[in-house]
Amino acid sequence: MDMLTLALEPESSTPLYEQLYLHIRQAIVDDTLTTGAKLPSKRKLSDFIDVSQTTVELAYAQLLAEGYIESVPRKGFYVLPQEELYVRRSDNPIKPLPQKKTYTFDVYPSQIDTTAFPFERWRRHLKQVVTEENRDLLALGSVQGDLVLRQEIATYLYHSRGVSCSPEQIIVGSGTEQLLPQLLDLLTDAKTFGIEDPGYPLTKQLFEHQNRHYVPIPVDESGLVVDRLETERIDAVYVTPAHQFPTGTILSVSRRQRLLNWALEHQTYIIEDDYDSEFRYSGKPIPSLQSMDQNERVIYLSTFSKSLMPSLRIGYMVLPPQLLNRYRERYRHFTCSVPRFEQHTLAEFMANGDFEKHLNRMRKTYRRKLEIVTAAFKPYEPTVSITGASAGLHIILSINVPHSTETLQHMAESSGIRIKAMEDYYIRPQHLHPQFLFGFAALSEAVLPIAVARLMSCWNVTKGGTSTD
Amino acid sequence: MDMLTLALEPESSTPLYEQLYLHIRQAIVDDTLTTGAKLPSKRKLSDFIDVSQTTVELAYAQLLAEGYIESVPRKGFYVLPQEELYVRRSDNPIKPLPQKKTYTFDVYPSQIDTTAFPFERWRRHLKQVVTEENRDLLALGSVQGDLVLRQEIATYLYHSRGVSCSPEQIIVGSGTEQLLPQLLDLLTDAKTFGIEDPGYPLTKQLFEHQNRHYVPIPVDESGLVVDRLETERIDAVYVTPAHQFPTGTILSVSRRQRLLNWALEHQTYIIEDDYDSEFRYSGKPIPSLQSMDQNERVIYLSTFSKSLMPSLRIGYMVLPPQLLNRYRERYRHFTCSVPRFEQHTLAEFMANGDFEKHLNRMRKTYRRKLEIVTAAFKPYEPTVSITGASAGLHIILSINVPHSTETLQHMAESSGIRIKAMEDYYIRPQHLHPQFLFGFAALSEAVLPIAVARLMSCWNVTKGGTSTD
DNA sequence: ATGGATTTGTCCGTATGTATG
DNA sequence: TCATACATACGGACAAATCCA
Repeated sequence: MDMLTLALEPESSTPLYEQLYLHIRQAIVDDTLTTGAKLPSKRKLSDFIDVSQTTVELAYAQLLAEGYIESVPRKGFYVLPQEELYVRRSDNPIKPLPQKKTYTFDVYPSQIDTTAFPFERWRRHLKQVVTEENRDLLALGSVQGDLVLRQEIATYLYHSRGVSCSPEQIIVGSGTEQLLPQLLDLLTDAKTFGIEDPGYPLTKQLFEHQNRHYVPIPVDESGLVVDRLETERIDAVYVTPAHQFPTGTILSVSRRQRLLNWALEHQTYIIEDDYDSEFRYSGKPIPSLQSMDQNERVIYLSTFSKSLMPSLRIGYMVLPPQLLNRYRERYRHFTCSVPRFEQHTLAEFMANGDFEKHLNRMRKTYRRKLEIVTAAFKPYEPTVSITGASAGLHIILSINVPHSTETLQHMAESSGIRIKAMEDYYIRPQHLHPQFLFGFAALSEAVLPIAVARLMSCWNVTKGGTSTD
Repeated sequence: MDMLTLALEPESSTPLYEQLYLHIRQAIVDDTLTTGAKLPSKRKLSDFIDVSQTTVELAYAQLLAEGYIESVPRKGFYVLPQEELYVRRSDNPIKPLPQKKTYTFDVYPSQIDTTAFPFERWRRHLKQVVTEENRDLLALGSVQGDLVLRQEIATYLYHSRGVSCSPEQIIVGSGTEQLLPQLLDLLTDAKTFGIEDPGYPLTKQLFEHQNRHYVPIPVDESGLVVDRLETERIDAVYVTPAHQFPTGTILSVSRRQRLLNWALEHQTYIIEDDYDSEFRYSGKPIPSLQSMDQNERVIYLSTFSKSLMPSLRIGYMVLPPQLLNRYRERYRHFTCSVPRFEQHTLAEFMANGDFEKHLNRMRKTYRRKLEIVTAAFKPYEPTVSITGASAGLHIILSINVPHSTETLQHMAESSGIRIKAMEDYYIRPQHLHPQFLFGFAALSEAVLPIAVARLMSCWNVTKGGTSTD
């Protein structure tokens, strides 16, 4: 080892031992110090370069830990064989993300009204939860989610959705995206799933990601066409009975009865996604399918994305006993993916009645917005007609003009309106007259009529109900 | 319709229209009102039972919405066909969960010291994040996690782990459990994965849950036996180079070089799980494998479970460009599973230097605990010998007594000590002398010597290094 | 066959008690 | 405390369907 090249800088901010370590490492990598070479003894080296023995010791220890040298006790340190590191320039460029257009009016569904969120109350509960006394919450909690939250969810479900279950049947997770794959994993016997067509696009994608076979089942004005389950030899089915997405239809009672009987007969399961049942504006809420089931065939699934905020990432599912047992066997060593601080904050929020209050307030808000929107579209009837206006956060516009859906969408886009066509939700392409989803949740009461007017004018729809071209 | 039976209670807390709805519904379900039967007109019924037209109207509207009746405009309401609901008593009992034993001393690894968590600072950042001005945070953010957090992680990784990456290469998620399956999904070409044996049990389970084929690769004192990757025809490999779990070995430099060359040659990927690299108590931190790689072959994976708290559920991975492009294609329409409030709180926590401070404090704490533990075990040498004491939150005890691992574990359990045996981490069963993991993070400095003494006495190990039986 | 009376669902304005802020 | 808004309930106006002289 050419110790003459070892010029250490005592004034440098990098410690001496590290400088020494780096020097020797470089020499080894360079092959200046070859395999089997003996390093100078601590004493010799420390004398020679005028540093303490400890400095050398630390440097050698680091080289030893990282595997550059080996130590033969009472003999010395020896350089270990090195491998040449090959480099092949393979510059894979990162493809830039598509530029996000900015729109003047965004009426996509899935958005919510964020202006009324009770930050003050949420902060208060957070503050109460994130304290020294709750330091247990730093450790891992139950796989299914913490009991306090599951209890709150159970009583909420019972009172507002007629779902009767014990807290131990509830699994808390980061939304449908995380829960549905887990659930599919439990439904091992089901080879072919039925899903609604049109339906929520993510559902389809989750089935594909899990490599599970699915068949699109049509939806009509009474909801899912249940008879198809028999003809298509479906093993298990995914439905949104209370408010079908995106059509907004309610699964009729006779369909429900047939569906439940079908599940009983085939001893299989119905996945009920109750994603936005909180918001119904006329009459009592539509009962959940789970509440009509006496045979433990329904898995109830929902989230807080619409009722609180999409970014909270808290959802839950209610498993029938048989599936629960299977879940516990299979996921025993897993962890609930929702932060415990969030879980307890939400539990407090619900226990205090804040959740109920917030739901009532939001129902009011959305009802008013819905009224504004329907009133704003009224003058354009019958060129434009509205359906699905009794629940949810969007309505369906049926447009009677001599343009294709695609053309209308482009016209809207170039007028700064982001709007989703009904066609896009179909798995099997359909030829229908143009329909669009108009999500009214995110826009303010003042903006909504302007957005409607802009949409109508860009489509050349005039009041009185005739198109000008 | 036998309207005589319609006795409504005006004083009841359930509104009149709901009572009426329930009555009629019952009659339909009972088959008292059969399919096709015409309901009395609004006026007639309201006259007869002496309620307003609106009351009847509301009741009919609800029945209509739920699909019990249909409306023929200007003609009347007619009962729709009903299906009999079959019930088959299938009482699947919920299996009770195994009672959790309570232990006086819990020295499982995976626990952390919770006494020093800076609740005050965390609360402050939370309070700053959860405000009306940040109401955008209620809506969904980027799939990969919010940019502010990814930027903080990128600079942290660069300074503390030598990992060089841009924020856009980072994917934030709810820990390894959620990220690894996503990653496996991207590594479609890899048919056979190599994983460390012994290793983290969850890794194995995640591969099994994803139905991916894996081969256990042995670990020796230099870490993963890289040569086996060739002989076992491995396509991609999962490693913990900086501090192998559970053995605590460091992947030696020559092994790293060979590993990187192997990946380059086969154009495949190395998954580097850097799960607890923050805690190293002698010398500089062990460099990350990613920092040595110049060929975009390493996926860096880590979490905040050890450094902050396990219940936070925030982890991240750094994808090489090619995989990032694939990820963006495939997960475009998905959502980051970490709540945005948490993401921004953590980002603030890091930006303020609080994270760095906390890490330094915890390193000091754990180092002191480690010293206490090694000192406490010292008198029992050589019956008990310690390895892996330069990093991490646990050490390895090698026990030289004439008892089996199983016996020793039972002895510990009946003395109120929860301890994990090394054997349990092996995929391929091994016959070795008894080894145990002693996690020292959760116990206090005062309790640690007591726990050690209790463990030694229950195993009949006496000071001076001989076993009494 | 026909026209007017009747019945029907639909739509709307309003009163009252209660919950909300 | 008080004003507001909403659920519930009431009764009537309207137009379409039906019925019958």
